[in-house]
Amino acid sequence: MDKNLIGKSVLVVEDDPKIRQLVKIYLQKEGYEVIEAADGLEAKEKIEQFDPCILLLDLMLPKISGEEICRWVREDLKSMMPIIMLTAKVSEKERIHGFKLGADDYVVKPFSPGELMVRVEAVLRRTASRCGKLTFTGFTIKPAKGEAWIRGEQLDLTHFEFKILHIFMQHPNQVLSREQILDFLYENNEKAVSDRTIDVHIKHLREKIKEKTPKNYIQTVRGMGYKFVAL
Amino acid sequence: MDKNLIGKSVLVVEDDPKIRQLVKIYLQKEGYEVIEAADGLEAKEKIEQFDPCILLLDLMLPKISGEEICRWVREDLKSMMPIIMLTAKVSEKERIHGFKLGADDYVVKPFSPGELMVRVEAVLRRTASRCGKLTFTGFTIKPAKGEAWIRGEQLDLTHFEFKILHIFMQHPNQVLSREQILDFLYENNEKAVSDRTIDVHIKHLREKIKEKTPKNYIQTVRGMGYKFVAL
DNA sequence: TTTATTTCAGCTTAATCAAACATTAACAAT
DNA sequence: ATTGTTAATGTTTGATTAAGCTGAAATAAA
Repeated sequence: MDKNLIGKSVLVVEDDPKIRQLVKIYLQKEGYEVIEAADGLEAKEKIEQFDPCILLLDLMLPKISGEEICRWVREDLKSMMPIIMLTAKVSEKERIHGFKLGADDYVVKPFSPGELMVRVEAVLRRTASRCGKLTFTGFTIKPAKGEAWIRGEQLDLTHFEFKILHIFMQHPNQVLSREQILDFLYENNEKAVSDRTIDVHIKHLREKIKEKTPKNYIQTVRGMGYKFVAL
Repeated sequence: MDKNLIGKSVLVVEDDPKIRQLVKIYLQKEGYEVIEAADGLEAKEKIEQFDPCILLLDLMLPKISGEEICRWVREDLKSMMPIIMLTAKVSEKERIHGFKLGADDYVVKPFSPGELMVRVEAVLRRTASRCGKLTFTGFTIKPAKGEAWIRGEQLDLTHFEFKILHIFMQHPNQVLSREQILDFLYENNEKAVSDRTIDVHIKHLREKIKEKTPKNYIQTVRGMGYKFVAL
């Protein structure tokens, strides 16, 4: 995966440029980063390239069908990425078939953009936990994979640096004491390590972040600890 | 059957030598072993002789038609071999007729070689279970038979090396901890084996892969485990 | 036997830690 | 205001520790 998107991203896979454009505008208004694909082949490329948070997938596509894309995401990528299918088909049978393929929701064309937005929000809420992705102010981390990005650029972190970023992302805009951070690093308290060690880890993490962006996301709160903030 | 083909093999049945050549080059670039047939009669011979993994079948052929070949494969050979039909015909009726004959997919001429490759990959993946095969970035394994190939070249693996490759192929692009790998090697946890043992198995597996290709598909992720990646 | 698996010990590299010193922030005394 | 004091934090450094690799020997399995 060469790039990781910041915040909430949607890949819209739809061959009709009018519908694509309409959906795009509405999504952007809601603060989503929108990627587009006009056919199945392009969709696969974009998914591999960007790994979006959610997929809006037309079923009738040139080159590779929506069904095949869905199957590919689930079985080959082994991804739990939320998928909402867009389709003209309405029969119950078709719908069940879609869910069997692993879709999370179904929107029947023609749909109102408002309805689509509601469903997107709903699906994201429902699937937030299983996505394995955490995002905040341009940072994205995948705890399971031990990968972290800032505004699409991958951060090369050590195990501890990653864990510190992880606990920060779990508690953004909140002061974390050195003790809290230590407890998170050594889950079961096996080791007695000096508070000051955290300072050094924080320094390293700050340096690696500063390589990618000049902003300082890790604020120190004198006498209390550190706070990870939105900028 | 006089010859047993390694890895992924394709029989291209097409009377136009230009198209045949083009398709051949693209397939070989992807690591397929390509066999060619210029007419229906030759096609039957080659199928009997080589039993390829997949058939790319032009419908308009000299001597014996593509339809007849398809019927013959399914009804007389009783083979489930994947078949992709290549044709200039476009009508829905024709397409349905093709699927009725037992084709797995349809590519309409003129096609882009890229699209054809995608469809070949897709069909092979879709039919993998019925063929008992798993493929990823040039690797192919047959879990039932314990055989593995990289880009057509057979890998001579021990039982454990094979199992490790197997779990990697099931979870590509994902970090697997030593513990996860051990759990897979000793399914029911009968044995307590040192983590370091995994290192050694990985080393051997890497060596055997490196004999065939210089690329390093098994990345170590310090503090986490190993990751099998596409390159 | 031969072959596969496992452990072990030495080695290399990278990560972690703590101590020493430098800097800053808060604030009291001037 | 300016200065001094102190405690907290930042930074640098080098030692220590841990992770992973490797070759070889020991053990188990075929």
